[in-house]
Amino acid sequence: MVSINKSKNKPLYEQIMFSIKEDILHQILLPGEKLPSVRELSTQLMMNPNTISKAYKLLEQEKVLVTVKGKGTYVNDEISSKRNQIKVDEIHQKFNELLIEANYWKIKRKEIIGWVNKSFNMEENTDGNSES
Amino acid sequence: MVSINKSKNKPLYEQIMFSIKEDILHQILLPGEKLPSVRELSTQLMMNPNTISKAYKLLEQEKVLVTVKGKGTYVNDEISSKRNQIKVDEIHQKFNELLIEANYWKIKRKEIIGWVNKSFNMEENTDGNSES
Amino acid sequence: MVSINKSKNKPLYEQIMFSIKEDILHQILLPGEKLPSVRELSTQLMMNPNTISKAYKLLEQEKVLVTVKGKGTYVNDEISSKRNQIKVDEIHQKFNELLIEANYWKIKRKEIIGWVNKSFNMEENTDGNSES
Amino acid sequence: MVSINKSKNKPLYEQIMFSIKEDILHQILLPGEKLPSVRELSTQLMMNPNTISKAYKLLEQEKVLVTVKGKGTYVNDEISSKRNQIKVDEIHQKFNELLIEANYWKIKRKEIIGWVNKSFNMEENTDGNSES
DNA sequence: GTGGTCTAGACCACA
DNA sequence: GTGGTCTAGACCACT
Repeated sequence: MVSINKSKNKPLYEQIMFSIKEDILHQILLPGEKLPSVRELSTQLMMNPNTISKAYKLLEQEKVLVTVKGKGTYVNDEISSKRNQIKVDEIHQKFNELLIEANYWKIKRKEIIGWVNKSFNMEENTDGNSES
Repeated sequence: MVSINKSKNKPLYEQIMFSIKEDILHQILLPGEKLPSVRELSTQLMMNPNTISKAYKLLEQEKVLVTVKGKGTYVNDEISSKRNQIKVDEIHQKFNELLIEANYWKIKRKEIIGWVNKSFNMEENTDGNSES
Repeated sequence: MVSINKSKNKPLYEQIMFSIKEDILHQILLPGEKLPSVRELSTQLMMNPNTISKAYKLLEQEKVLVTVKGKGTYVNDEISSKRNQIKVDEIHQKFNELLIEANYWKIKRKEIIGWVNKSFNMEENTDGNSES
Repeated sequence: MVSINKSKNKPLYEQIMFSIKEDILHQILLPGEKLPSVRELSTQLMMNPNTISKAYKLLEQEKVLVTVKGKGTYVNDEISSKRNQIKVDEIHQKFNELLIEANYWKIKRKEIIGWVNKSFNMEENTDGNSES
């Protein structure tokens, strides 16, 4: 788990954060499960431990992970389903900017909705019907 | 036209690029129209000319603008409606990442589709029905 | 004659110079023939007269054109076939740089030789056999 | 490596770009190898860091280099052998213009083909015969 | 007056 | 220590 695509323009610590969230979403990482230690992951990914550490710390701030001193870092099993309005607003804003870009480059509404549906069908199968 | 919200975490030249694309989309800037000169815009936005220049040059690479040395910078009137697959792929990828984030934070599919529709109705409100 | 492709990265006066040479080569302009006046060409091409003037002046320096005061500018009919070693060296150097670029981008030798032959068959039909 | 002939009419950053490509072609720089840091090269070449930075960034856009923020700039080891049609077309066009110039100045086809062969033998002298 | 190039030097994010 | 961003200001080629 946690595979990183070097040489992207996104900072490594963000890629790690993203990858962990993805794993939680796909239930590769389960609530309460222990994550590899900073040292372990840093050697595995051939990265500076500080980079891993930063990712863990930020995920703690986002309440995605919890660290128990002297024991390790775990997936938070309490608040994972709580809606974080600050995050939602942040994402909303990014969405809007991306939508303007998409508009500029003549990407059709249907195409975008297709992406959205595809993503949601892959991630959560609560309601399988993909037509809006 | 071209107003910038300084003191955001995004680089200024990107904000300028975004703002120009927005203006073109909203037909505040028309194809073939001349943009303010680098110096002019730099004083207007209280920025260094180099920053404006960078934005213009990057937009030229994206085929959004055309610049004629010694004359000025213009909105490209040739390829503005051509689909740029590289850009589309780039946006698609960003979308997918954002969708996973959204999924993680329990944002509903309907909510996102609402954002998409709102954006598209705002931009191309010639026909109100959502068929593109 | 003399058609200019605006919005290229090459300066306009160079494009004019190039275009005139092309016309001479293709015998659209014949030795001794009179060129349009600076004013005439400037209105025809929608350009600043200074730009045309600069092109003419530089072509005079290269002995491609001759200007007779009060009469006009003409294609030089004397030295057009003389080899100008400075120019040849200049071109040779540009060729070498372009060849390294070509090499870098994995363009095959055969492809380049094809370009050369095509160009020479189009321009001069002294020896028609295009195989080396 | 990377030596620059200052005081040519070509911009410094282009000379740097050219020099790096040459070094890659001659295998002085190998795929995946780290380039000198912006500051290092800037002192070595007695130039401003920004100029080096510009060259590196443009080469990144051409997929020649890959830069990892906070780590350094590397020779791209992925796509270096892939044909970039845009670049090829660009070079083709420059070739054609140069060929017309050459034609005008009465440079013989054989002479040009000689240049081409010489360049290709110098670069890929694994097999001396001119079959690519 | 237009954009392009270059220098000098500051500050920041990232590793 | 790495590259990225931004400012300030100079000089140049082009129109």
